[in-house]
Amino acid sequence: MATKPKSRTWTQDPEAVRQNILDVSLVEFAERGFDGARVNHIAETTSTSKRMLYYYFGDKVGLYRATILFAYETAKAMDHDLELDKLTPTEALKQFVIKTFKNRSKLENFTRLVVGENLRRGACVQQLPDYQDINRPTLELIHKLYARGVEAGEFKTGVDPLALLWFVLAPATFNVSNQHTFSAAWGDQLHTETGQQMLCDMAVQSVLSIVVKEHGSD
Amino acid sequence: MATKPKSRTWTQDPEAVRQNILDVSLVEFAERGFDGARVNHIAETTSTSKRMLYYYFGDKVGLYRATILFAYETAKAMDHDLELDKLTPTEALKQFVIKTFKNRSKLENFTRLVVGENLRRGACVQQLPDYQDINRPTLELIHKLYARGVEAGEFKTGVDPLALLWFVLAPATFNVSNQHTFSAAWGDQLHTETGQQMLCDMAVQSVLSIVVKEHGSD
DNA sequence: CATTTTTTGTACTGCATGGTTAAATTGGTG
DNA sequence: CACCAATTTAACCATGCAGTACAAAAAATG
Repeated sequence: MATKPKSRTWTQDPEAVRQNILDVSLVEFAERGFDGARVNHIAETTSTSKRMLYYYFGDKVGLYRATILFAYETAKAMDHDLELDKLTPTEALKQFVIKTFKNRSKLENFTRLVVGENLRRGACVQQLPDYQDINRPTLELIHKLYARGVEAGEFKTGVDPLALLWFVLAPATFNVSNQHTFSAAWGDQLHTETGQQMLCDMAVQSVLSIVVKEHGSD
Repeated sequence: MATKPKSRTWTQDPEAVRQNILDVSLVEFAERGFDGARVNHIAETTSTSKRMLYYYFGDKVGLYRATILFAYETAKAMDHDLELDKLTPTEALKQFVIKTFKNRSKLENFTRLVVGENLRRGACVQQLPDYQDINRPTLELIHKLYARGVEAGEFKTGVDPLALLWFVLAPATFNVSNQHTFSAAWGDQLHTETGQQMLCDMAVQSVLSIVVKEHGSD
């Protein structure tokens, strides 16, 4: 509403300016995708000027790249905010599925950004040298969890942990990425509070059925 | 390669021209999304001229709308190309999961188009008056299948068929919509031939575990 | 206080894009 | 075959966009 006074005097705070730009960019790129996003619109929405976007990020692609990195950092931090070691493997996996499912929804902007990046065939992330590093902790989490489950005799042997992770991410992502066409086609019952609860429960069940021994007897 | 002669004389064939435009548009919109798609590029790729796109479809949005309808028609036809009534409910569901999983991959353009439309929050499909009609057969298919399974004593009662459909579509869609970031993050083992086979099998298992009685004992 | 870095502001550019104008050609109909 | 509506061509236009030029001033650095 209130456009900042834009006084002729200011305090220097490069980090805050950078962060402000990234916050705004995340919304814009998530909302409209790379091609739909407008540098002008981002600039107007920030508390700084267009000139500064280019000063800090070079060009639109550079800004997009930085935005993706920023989005991943926050998302991964949230996903791993769990103390799984204190739980039995089965319970830990269950909690991880629930957390992931809810986080994709809570971090809708992140999810949309990632899906949009896939539409670009990963053109950006493929060139990020530390993209694999960012994602490694997630892989380690699932590996460790699976190994623990096998050792405890709770999990089947011979399951690919990466595939397991895939089946955790699939429903969590689809829930956001396809909600609009799904609702438009068949109604939005599944995107009410109770509907989401049901889907989340079912997601847990479907993942556990893949890896937990004698599942179905509960 | 060979750009058409574009002679100063031509034969009239409106239907073929329309279809040619739609074929090209599907590729362009699927590849670059609505905002990334270029009307000029579509025009150059067709065997007709830019003026004709506007002649037949009005504007870019009109062309996009027609492309979505066209894509859905072909996709739904493929999805339902099964004779499920001849199979037991469990086997029928299994075949439906497999078919859907493979079709989303085979019809990559369709899948990308749908995901892209979701990024636009379904702006287009929400205004298509016959969008629900197009999707109704799929809902009926799953309803019928589920009812048959309950009646035959193979399926649990109290499962929401719409949620069941959701869990069929989720892995099939995610498999295409997120393949690039997933591969870039953790390797492309799951997108090899054997990897895809494994995911498809697991998708079947996860869906059956939701609805089939005493599943896990096989 | 000199130097460098950060910030502001405005106006500008070159190009690509969605969309249009106006005229020509075709093919069917009386 | 003359006419007219449907179809097609080629050149054109206005706008919006990413990115730049230029000028200058406040803040940090030392």
